[in-house]
Amino acid sequence: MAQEGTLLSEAHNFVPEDTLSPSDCKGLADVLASVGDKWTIMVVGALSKGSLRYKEIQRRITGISQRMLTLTLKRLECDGIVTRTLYPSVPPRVDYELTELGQTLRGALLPLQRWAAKNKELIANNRSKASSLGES
Amino acid sequence: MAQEGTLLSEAHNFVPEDTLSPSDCKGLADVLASVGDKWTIMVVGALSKGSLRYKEIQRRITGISQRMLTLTLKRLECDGIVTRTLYPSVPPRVDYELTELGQTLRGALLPLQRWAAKNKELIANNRSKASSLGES
DNA sequence: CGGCATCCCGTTGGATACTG
DNA sequence: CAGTATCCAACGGGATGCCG
Repeated sequence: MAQEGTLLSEAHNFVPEDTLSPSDCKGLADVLASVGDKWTIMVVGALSKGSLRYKEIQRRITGISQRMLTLTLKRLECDGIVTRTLYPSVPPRVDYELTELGQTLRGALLPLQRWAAKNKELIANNRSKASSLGES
Repeated sequence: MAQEGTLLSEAHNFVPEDTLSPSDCKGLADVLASVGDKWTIMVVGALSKGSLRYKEIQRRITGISQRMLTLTLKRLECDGIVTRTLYPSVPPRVDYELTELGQTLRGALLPLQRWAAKNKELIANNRSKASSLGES
């Protein structure tokens, strides 16, 4: 939670996303390609309430394969967005939790998730209407 | 710009992104997979200042191929996020512009873009440190 | 200029099986 | 339980060429 306040008054505020200089936008694209990944977003969302075990995350996200869950978690851990805690018991237990950075990411993701939830039906509707125009 | 105010006080506020019920999160995943696409984000960002011609968008985004630009624009048009205006002159001229829905999407994308811009170096640093741990 | 069609290859990602 | 490894199908996405 930092530098809010000028959130939607874009006219007088010079921000990088308004310039989109080639080199900058490529750097953004890289981060957004990993962080904007759908599984990433869902995992961060799932962990927003607190730490969870591997199996528990998988149960909440429903559609995810263990492959993608593992890959996603490893990348998030590598990026410093989640922490991995192994309890060397038997059977083993592993907890995942958002770091401080992860918490800020979750905050940045919230508006987008809200937007998606609010407009997904509208978009689905737009899609079907648009596709039905070109059918003979 | 609607229903802000309870932005980060999640404890008492029941919002869909905190429940992540299977069916809901799948719907979100679908929208996020298309809207969270890196080219989509860059195109929406490029159009945030106003309408642009096809070639002009391509020039601003630098790395994009005409294939991906065309596909992205068609999907955005299909989703009702951009409008396509053809001027039947010779040579032809086509302008793209954000719809109202597109404007709200851009607003929802801003925090994420800010976050990415602010933390991309930190993440790149985390990555290189993490990867150097497992090299013999 | 704007855009669609085709080829073609690298990557993504699911299914399955095996390990500590 | 929490992964790792392999196989393989589907998709993404660049390069090229053609059309209105």
